[in-house]
Amino acid sequence: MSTEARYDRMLRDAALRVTRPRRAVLAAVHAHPHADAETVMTAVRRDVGAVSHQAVYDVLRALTDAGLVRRIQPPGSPARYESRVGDNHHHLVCRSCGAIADVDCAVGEAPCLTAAEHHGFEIDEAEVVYRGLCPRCAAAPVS
Amino acid sequence: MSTEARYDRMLRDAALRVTRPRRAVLAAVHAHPHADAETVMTAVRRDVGAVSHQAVYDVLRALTDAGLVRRIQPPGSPARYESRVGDNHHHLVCRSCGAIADVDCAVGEAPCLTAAEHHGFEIDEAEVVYRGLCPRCAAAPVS
DNA sequence: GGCATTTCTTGACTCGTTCCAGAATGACCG
DNA sequence: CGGTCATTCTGGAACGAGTCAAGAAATGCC
Repeated sequence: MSTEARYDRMLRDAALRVTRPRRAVLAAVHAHPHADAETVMTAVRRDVGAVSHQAVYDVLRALTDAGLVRRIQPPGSPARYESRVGDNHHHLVCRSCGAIADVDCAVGEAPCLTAAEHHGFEIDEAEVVYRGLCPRCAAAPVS
Repeated sequence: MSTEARYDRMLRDAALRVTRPRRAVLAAVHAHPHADAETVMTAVRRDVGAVSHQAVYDVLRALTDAGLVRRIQPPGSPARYESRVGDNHHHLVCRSCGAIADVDCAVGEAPCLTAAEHHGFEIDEAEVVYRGLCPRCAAAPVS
């Protein structure tokens, strides 16, 4: 099955209509892990030509709602999208360049940590963001 | 020592000039844990009258840089500020109303968790955000 | 092929935050 | 205490990221 057919299948299985922008956004998110909306937009336009920014936002939301895409919001960054869903993995974020890497969740499902004090909250997720310097920024002298 | 004198001391100890806006912002952040910039602005203006929004942003940044205030950026929320600094505590965030509560860090200093795979990153902090429903939203029927 | 619903287009708008030139002020020094 | 200098504040503009909304275009079903 071609990747295009695969994305079409994913869309249909999620009860979503199959449209060119949707195919293109799904492909872009798969091709560019942790891309922001602007990056997705650029990739989509390179792939299928003119697509409105509104359509890209709409499609990203529809795919996120359908569980085909995960939306993360690392501090200091615009929202980012990734195709790796359902395993509650965490992220490493570089303080300097913003690079993001995945970190497997030791538990594999949310919530994976227990708050010392839950203040009466019904906790259903624990998201961990590890911050530091990526190999490249750690090797470069601070300037 | 009055609270005002206490804030003046904190500012001087951090090598920051003592100005009315600065005193007021520091007081506002102490009085309103996890307040966003807008809330801080409102409190400051109620306290000392007209203060430009630029000044509030500038002061919040100066206080954060000086370590007197901590800036957090919970997903789906504007930046928030708190006076509780230095203990690497985490947060509980309500999915529904956005309420935030502190959670002590079991380790007390960063990084408090070890990533299963660090991808060559030099990790210096692990931030945990627990998400769920606060007692109030958990008790109210979804509508 | 027609129809109904959904999706996309186009442009405007909002929110939260930053930029910038110039005025005002705090702190230091004599 | 007054002068000076560097810093901070003011007022308005601007930006980035995302949302809103009316109408045109497209998908999928029958």
